[in-house]
Amino acid sequence: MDAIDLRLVELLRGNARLSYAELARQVGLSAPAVHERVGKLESSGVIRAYRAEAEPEAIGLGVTALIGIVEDSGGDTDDMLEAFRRMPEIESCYFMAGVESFLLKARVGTIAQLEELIMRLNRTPGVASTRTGIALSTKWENRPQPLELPSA
Amino acid sequence: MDAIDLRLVELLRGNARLSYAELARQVGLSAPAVHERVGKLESSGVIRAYRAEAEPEAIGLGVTALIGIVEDSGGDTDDMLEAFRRMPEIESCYFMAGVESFLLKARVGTIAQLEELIMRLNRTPGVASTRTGIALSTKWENRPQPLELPSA
DNA sequence: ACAGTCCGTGGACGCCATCGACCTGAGGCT
DNA sequence: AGCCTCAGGTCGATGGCGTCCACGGACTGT
Repeated sequence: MDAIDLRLVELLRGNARLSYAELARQVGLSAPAVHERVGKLESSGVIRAYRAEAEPEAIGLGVTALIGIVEDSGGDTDDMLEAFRRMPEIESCYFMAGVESFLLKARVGTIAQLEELIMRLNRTPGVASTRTGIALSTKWENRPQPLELPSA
Repeated sequence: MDAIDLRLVELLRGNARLSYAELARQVGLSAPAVHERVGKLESSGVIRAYRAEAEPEAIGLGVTALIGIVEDSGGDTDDMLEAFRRMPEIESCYFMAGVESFLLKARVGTIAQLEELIMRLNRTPGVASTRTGIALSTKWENRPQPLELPSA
């Protein structure tokens, strides 16, 4: 993981569809060299996935909610995680410090679907209570930030 | 935006580096037809970007925080947004219903950098108070969910 | 000095992206 | 009905790209 690797990650975070030839031009190496570096970044887990980002409203996911979960004193955290994982609406799941053990970001099509999701969450073993905040609008999301070497 | 477009978006949300040839095989069209459809999805804004997703720890962004912002009664929301936009650590910004007008997701390298960011936020005009939650771990993030036509 | 290893380059070859020409079906107009 | 037009597809050609391979230079440890 040197400066060139970091630059490659930065470029691909900005545009995952850049060709190896273009990446090679940007970092001053040959295409095969870049190909090998990116392959290693993928198999070592530094690069986890390449995803297209879609306008949520356009694909029927116009309702965004952030849901804090308070855990039962006797709850099994792993079981809860497994239950959350089986709910496809939950796009992100953070394990938090504080009273609320989890913070979930969910996207659904309608408020009715959100209501149904919250009821399912409240019924999930280990969940003591939920607190839901609705996002009126998403100003931006997953904006990539400039990267620098930890040493710098 | 028909069923084939939706399928293309779904495929690209799963893997943004799929070739047009591969997409064409998956949806049963020719590569040029897929090329044109994807181009239209991009220029109409349905597909906003293609991003590589990297392991945050590996790129020096090991600290994740979710920050709620309470707005001053006299605050200018647009000015605040502009100020947040200039802080690269803020990866996502939601305008929320509730007491806290904004919810921000920030990623930094160290707790010291987080402290510095929170101080900058508290100094920002329009910000009455902040409430920061630290993510101890990110279980998953931006998991794409299966899509279906709104009518269905 | 030597061999081994790592990491790069250059060349070759087949697949892919992309352009242009043509085809087909649906809808509206005369 | 017959025709025009347009949207959206297929097909074929071509140039660039991805990817494999053999080779070479710099560092390291012995």
